[in-house]
Parts: sequence; C-alpha cells; structure tokens
Amino acid sequence: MSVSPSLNPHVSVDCVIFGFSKETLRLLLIRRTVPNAITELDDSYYALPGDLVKDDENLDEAAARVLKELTGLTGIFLQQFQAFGDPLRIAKAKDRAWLQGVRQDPDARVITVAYMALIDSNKGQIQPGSFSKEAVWLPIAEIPELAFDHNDISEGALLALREKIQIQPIAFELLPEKFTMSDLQGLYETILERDLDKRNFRRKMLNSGVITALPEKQHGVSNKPARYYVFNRNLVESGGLGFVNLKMEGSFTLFS
Amino acid sequence: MSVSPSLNPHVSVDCVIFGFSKETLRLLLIRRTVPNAITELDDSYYALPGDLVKDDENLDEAAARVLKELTGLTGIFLQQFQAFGDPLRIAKAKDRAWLQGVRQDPDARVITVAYMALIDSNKGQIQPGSFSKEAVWLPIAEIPELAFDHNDISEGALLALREKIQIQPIAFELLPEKFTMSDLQGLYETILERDLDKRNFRRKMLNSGVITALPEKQHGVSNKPARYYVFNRNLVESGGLGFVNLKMEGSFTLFS
DNA sequence: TCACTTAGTGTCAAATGAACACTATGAAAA
DNA sequence: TTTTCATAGTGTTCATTTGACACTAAGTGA
Repeated sequence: MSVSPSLNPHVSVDCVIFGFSKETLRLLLIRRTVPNAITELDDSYYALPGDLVKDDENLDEAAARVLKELTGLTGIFLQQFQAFGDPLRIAKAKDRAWLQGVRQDPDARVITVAYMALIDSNKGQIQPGSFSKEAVWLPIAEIPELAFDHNDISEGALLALREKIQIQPIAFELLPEKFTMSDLQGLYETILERDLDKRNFRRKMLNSGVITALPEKQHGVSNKPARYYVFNRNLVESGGLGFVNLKMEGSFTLFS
Repeated sequence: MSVSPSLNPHVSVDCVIFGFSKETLRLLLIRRTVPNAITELDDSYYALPGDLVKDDENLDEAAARVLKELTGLTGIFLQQFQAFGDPLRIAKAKDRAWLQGVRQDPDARVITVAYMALIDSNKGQIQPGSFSKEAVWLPIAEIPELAFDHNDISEGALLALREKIQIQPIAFELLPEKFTMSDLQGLYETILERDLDKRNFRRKMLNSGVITALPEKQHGVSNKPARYYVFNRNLVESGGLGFVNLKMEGSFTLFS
C-alpha cells in the first residue's frame, strides 16, 4: 500500500466488526503478510481492519470508509468507543516490519480511534480487499495474537458491546431481518456469557415493544417451527417508544 | 507557548473539568488572548484546557498532565469519553489566529481526545498557569462560545456525566470529603436536571452502601443541622460492594 | 406411531419503584 | 422568652417488575 499524500500519518481508525453465526460471535479480521519474514510461521498474522484518516474526512467517515472498502456495505451500525494512544502500541517487531513496507513514515507514532461495527454476517459480502488483504471471520474465542494493540482493542469492544446491548436495542444489527426468539436469546446469551430464562426473556423483549411478531414461521425444521420476528427499526429510531428497558439482572441503578 | 520538539503536532487532549459549588455545576475554562485582535471585544475568549500529546506519554498521562499543570492536583477522577476529529474543527478565524501564535505548524489538522475530570472545586487551588493562562470556573448555564469545537465537547461531557453518575458512584468526586445528604441530592438534581424525591433518594443512597454517616453534624446553620456523610471510597474501589444500583427512573433494562 | 427436538406458555412470591406529609431542630427575629 | 423560619429527617402503601420454576405443542425422521 502506498500512502496517498492526503493521509494523516498520525491518526488512524480501526474497526472491530462483529458478526454472529452458528451461535458464535465472530470478528472480521484481515490477514497481513509481513515482507521479509524470517520464518514461514512468521510471515503472516491477523489485524483489525483500519486505515489512516484522510485529511478531508472526519473520524466517523474514515471508519465508514474502512468498513465499506472491506465489506462493500454502507449504512451499518458503527460507533466510536475508545481512542488508543500508547506510545509503544506500534513497537512490536512484526508490526514494525509491516509498517516499513506500507507507511511513508513507519516510525511515526499513531493514535487510533476504535469503532465497533455490528453486521449481519450473512449479508456482508466480503470483497477481496483493494490491497489483497484476506478477510476472515474468526470466533471470538479463537482470536490469536493480533497486530499492534488490537487484542486490547477487541477486548474493549466486547466489553463495550456487552454494556450497550443492555441499554440500547442494537443487538438486532447482528441478526438477519427476520429472526426467531431463540436466535435473539442465543445472541444475548453469547454476548453476555450467561444463560437467560426463556420465559422471562420473551416477556421482557415483547413488553419492550422493540420487536413485532410476523405471521410467518420456520419451514422444514425437524421440530416445532418457531415464529419469526422483526425489529421495529422505524419505531425505535423515531423515539416512538420512549425508554426501553433492556437491562439484565444485577446492574447498577440509583434513583427515582 | 513555544512548542517543544517532543510534542505530537497532530493529537491533543482536552479536559472538561467539572466542579460543583453554590448549587451550580461549573467548568474550569482558560481564557486565551488572541494576538493582533482586531477589536478589543475580540481579543480574548475561553477554551477547554488541553495540550498536544507528548511523544513519550500515553493519552491518559497527557490528560493528567494538563490537569496537573492547571490545578496542581493529581489522583483526580479522569476518564476518556470521546475523540473529536472533524477536519474543520480548527477552522474558525479566532482559533487560527491563536494557533499562529502558539503552534509550530498552525495549519496541521489536530484530532483531540476528550477527557472528563471531576474535582472538588474547594480543593482545587488553581495555579496561575505556566503560560499565564487565566483559569475561571464558569457555570454550565453561562458558557459562552468557546474555542474550536469545545462547546460540542463540553456538551458531550455533560451527557456522558449524566449517564455515568447513574451507573457508577462517581458524583462524590465533586463533593468535599464530608457532605450532607442534601448536598448530594442537590448535585444529582443539578446534573440530571430533574427533581428527586427526598425520602426515596436517602433510602436508595443508604441502601447502596456507598456512603457512611458520621456522628458529626453541621454547626452554626440557622435551621436543623444536617448530618455529615463520607463516601466509602475504599469499599467501592475494592469491589467490596458487588453491584450498586444508582439508576434513576425510566432507563433502559432488558433481562433476567 | 413413536421418539426426538425445540417452541411456547402462566403463576406466584419477592424485590423494587413511586407517590406522598408531617415532625424535629436549630438560629434569628420579635 | 416566645415565635418564626428554614431545612433535616422519617414510614407506609400500592403498583410494577423481577426471578424462579415445569409442562404441553408441533413438527420431522426413524
């Protein structure tokens, strides 16, 4: 990758892109090849998708661009959650080797602003990236050592996601248009790493008003077919619901 | 201010420093003087305290340094809440005039990472800043137009604070060591811009276990003297309380 | 038709939330 | 010395929400 003159060499954005399939939460990572690697084992590794910020775009735009270049998708849920700026975040040998091949000023300190993206992983047609980056979905539990401080960033994103889904109805961004109550509960359970009671979950979710039952049911499953639901995106975004209570047991709360 | 060579010219930190006195939430702002101002009315304006990040410090350290240089205080509650990176955030004429006098590369685009600080404003001995910045506490309601995008940043900080005090016991950072229940309630009411029920407030606060009553009472007040309380800092920080519920009416919550 | 798998349903007890008004204590004024 | 004034401090009741808990329903495939 040659650096265009319009890139700010000191600020980047990185996207932690979450997907959910086969009952597993996954991250979309890119595989990087290190030039002049000493051993074959060492010649590639994974990283969060990211890029330097261009001079004419703001941070949100930069993150949306990174996401679009990798997945072809726009209009995706994308939210800044933290900036990372440790002076040594770029100091690992492998990272330096990669930067040397790719950046005009490989020694420049880079602060990165991290974003969390939620996508329906069935929908995302991953495009062979402009720089022949190979993109893969890896289960959260199987994330290896990543470039830079990307493990820290990923963990931060997961914590942020865990809090957010209890405050805002955003989990739906990870599911297809139509989903079953079990799909939804399984997603919450996966993110929260905790079992939830089926009856209480249904009650709370339905009372909240954020989803609507469809007449349609599953077909061809070898058990009682489940009903489909849709997320009331318009209602939620118009604020038509007032507050919605999505919190799980035992959280903080103070007054009345 | 002359720029030291160890400053990163592209990334700054800004601190939104909250204080609470006379039933009013205040921000600690610095007054800047613009060189070569056209009119006298135009020759100064307020800004959030901030600085470029040094090459050998991380973002948290940079924010702590800014806070210490201005107030002399260390060990203060300080939390990153958002990065701001609009390409035009530096484009106002007044801002440019100030930058010309102060930065080596006044045209460089600067991304800023914003921090929120909470201090007991009785405690903060404001030091005449190293660059003869004049620091003042201004009530939230009387904040004028500030430098750069500092109004946006301040508003973001207030929103973040409003959410945080309902989730974490941090409001105490704004009060002196000993405070009355009315002090505490007044602080919550001010930040939340909402009246709270006195009896419910006391009950919830005491049940939460985050404060302890002292035997001591007010002296010399011309009404029934109020009891003093202290924040159980050690207990809270050691996690000895498990979860504490500080939430007000009507928030989100989803499961069990 | 039986076995298997997942969907879907209701109740009760406990905890929490919200609304609400009067007495207590001190200083200062009369 | 009595009264006035201001703020502190205190309990109960009802409605809502939470959390625990177990069986029947509907479809496929053997």
